[in-house]
Amino acid sequence: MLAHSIKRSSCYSFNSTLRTLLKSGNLEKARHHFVQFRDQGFLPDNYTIPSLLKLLHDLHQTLHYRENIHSFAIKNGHLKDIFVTTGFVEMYFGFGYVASSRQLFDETPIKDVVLWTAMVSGFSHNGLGDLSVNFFAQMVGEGVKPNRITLTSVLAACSQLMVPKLGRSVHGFSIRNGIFNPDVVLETAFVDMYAKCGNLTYSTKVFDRMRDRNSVTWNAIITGHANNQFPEPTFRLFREMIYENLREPESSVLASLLQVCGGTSDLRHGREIHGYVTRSCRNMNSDMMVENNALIDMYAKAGDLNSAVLLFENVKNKNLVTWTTMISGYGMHGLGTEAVEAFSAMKKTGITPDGVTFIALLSACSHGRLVDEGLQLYMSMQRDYKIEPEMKHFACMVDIYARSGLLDQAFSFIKKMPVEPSEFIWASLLSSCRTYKNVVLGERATEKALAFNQYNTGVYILLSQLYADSGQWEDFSKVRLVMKDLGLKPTTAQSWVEVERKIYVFAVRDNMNPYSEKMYKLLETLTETMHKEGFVAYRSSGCHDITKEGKEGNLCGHTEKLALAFVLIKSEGHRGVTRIGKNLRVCKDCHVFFKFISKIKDCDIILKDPNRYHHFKRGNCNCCDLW
DNA sequence: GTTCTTAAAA
Repeated sequence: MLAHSIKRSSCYSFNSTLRTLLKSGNLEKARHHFVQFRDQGFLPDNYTIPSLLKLLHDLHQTLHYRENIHSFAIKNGHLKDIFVTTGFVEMYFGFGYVASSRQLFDETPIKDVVLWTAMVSGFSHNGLGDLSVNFFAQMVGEGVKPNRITLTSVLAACSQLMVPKLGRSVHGFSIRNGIFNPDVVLETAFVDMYAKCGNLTYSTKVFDRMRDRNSVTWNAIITGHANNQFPEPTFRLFREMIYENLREPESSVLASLLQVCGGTSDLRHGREIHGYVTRSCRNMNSDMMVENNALIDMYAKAGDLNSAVLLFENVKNKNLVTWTTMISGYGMHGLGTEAVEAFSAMKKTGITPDGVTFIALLSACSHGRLVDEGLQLYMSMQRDYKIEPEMKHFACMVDIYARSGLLDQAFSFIKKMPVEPSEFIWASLLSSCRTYKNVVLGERATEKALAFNQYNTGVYILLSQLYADSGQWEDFSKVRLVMKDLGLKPTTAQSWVEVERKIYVFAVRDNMNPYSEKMYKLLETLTETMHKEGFVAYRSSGCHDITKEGKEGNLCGHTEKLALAFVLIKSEGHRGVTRIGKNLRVCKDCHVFFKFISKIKDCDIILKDPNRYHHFKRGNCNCCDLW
C-alpha cells in the first residue's frame, strides 16, 4: 500500500517535470529524465503517455517505437482515457496513417471537443480538406460546441479547398457564438484563409481590426498580397511591419518578400531587402540559412546570376536547399555545365541529393542541351540514390530529348512511362514540335493535351504557330477559328524594363509613352541597318505574319523591342547590363534583333521570358537559338 | 495535473 502510493506520487512529479521540460523545448534533458524514470522501474501512466508521445515526436523517433507504447497502453487499459486516445490519434495522423486515426476515433464511445478538433486538424494536415470540413459539420450536428482551436483548424481546410463561402460562414459562426474574443491565432487564420481564397478585401479587413498581431499574422498578410500579385502593397506592409513592431521580421517573412522580387524580376526591392538583411543584427543569432537561400533564388530569378553566384560562394554552411537553388539558377540561365559541376561539388561535401535536386539538374540539362549527361543523371538518381522518378522528372526527360530535336526519342520515352503522361508533358512536346516543325507529332501531342483541357489557350497558340512556321496557312486559320468559337483569346503581350529606379511596362502598339515616336523611328533605322549587315529576320515566323491581321490577332507585339528601344534612348552611351522581362515567349524575329543590338552597341542584354533567360552578348545568345 | 491552433526558402 505504502509502496504503491510512493510510486504514484513519484509518477506525478515525474509527469509534471517532463511537461515543464517539453514546454521549454529542453529535449535532451527531457529524454534523460524519461530514461532515469524508466530505469528506476516506473511505468508510464495515462498522464505520462501524451507527454511521452510528444517527446518522441520532437525527437523524431520511429513509428515502430511509438507503436510499442500503443500496445502498452492497450494492455493497461489507458485508452479509456480520452487524453491518451487523442495523443495516439495525433500520432497516426502525423505519420499519414489516416485510417488508424479514424479507427481509434470510431472506437471511442464518448468524444469531446478536443478529440473532434484533432480529427478536423489531422485531416487537413494530410491534405484531406473535404473530410476535415465534413467532420466539422458532423461535430456541430451532434451538438458538440467547437472552440477557437476547432475553428482555426477548419479554416486551414477552407483555404486548402479554396472555399471562401464556407470560411465566411465559419467567420459568422465564431462571431455569433462569441468565440472571437481577441485571439491572435484564430484571427490570423481568418486573414490567411481569406487571402488564400483570393479575397484580399476581407483579409485586410480582419487584419486591420486586430489588436495584437504576431509575426505569423504579418507573414500571412504579406504572403497573401504577394501571392495575389500585388507587389506594391506587399512592400508597403513590410515597411509598416518593421515600423509597428519595432523588431526583426522573421526569416519566413523575408523569404516571402524575396519570392515576390524573384517572381516579378524586381531587383531593386530585392537588393533593398539584401541590404536590410546585411545591416540588421540578425546575423548574430541565426545561421541565415533561409535568408541566404531565398536571396540566391531571388537574384537568379530576377536575372542577376552574377550576384547569385557571388552570394552562393560566400555562404559558409551550404545545405541541400542552397545547392539546389544554385543548380536551378544555373539551369534557368542556360548554364547546364555549371549546374552539373555544382552537383559534383555538392556530392563532394557529403550532402545527399533529393528528388527536387534532380528536377533542377535535369531541367538544367534540357536547357543546356546535355542529353547524355541528363540520361546518366536520371539513371544515377534511381540506382545510386533510390529516388523514384515522379511526373516532374518524366517531364524533364521528355524535354531533354525534345528540346534537342530528338522528338522520336521523346515520344517513345512518353510511351514507356509507368504513369499516364500529364497535360503539361504533351504541351511541352508540342512546343518542341513547333521548334523543329514536326507537324505530325505536334498534332498528336495537341490532341492528347486537349483531352485534358479543351480550353488550354497555350496549346492552340503553339499549334497555330507550328502551322504558320510550316506554311500551312489554312490549318492556321482553322485553329484560330476554333479558338474564337471557344471564346479563347491569346494573352496580351507585355514587356517591362527598369530604368533609373522606375519600372516601365510596354504593351502592344504602345503609343502612350512620350518617347513613342522616337522609339519607333529608332527601331526602323536599326532594322534597316540590321538587314544591310546580313542579319536575317524570320519572315516565315508565325508572329510576323499574324501581325498583319491587326491588333486582335497580334500574338507577339514585339513589346520587347519597344522596351529595348526605350532603354537605348534613355541611357545613350551607358554600358551596363540591360534586363528586360516579357510575359510571353520571345519571338524569333526579336531574338535576332536582340543579338544584333548586343553586337553593334557592344552591350549585354538579359531577356527573361516565361521559359528561361536569354543572355545576349557580342551578337550571340546563350540559348543557341533553341528555346 | 494533461490532449487540439495560424505563416515558412529549392
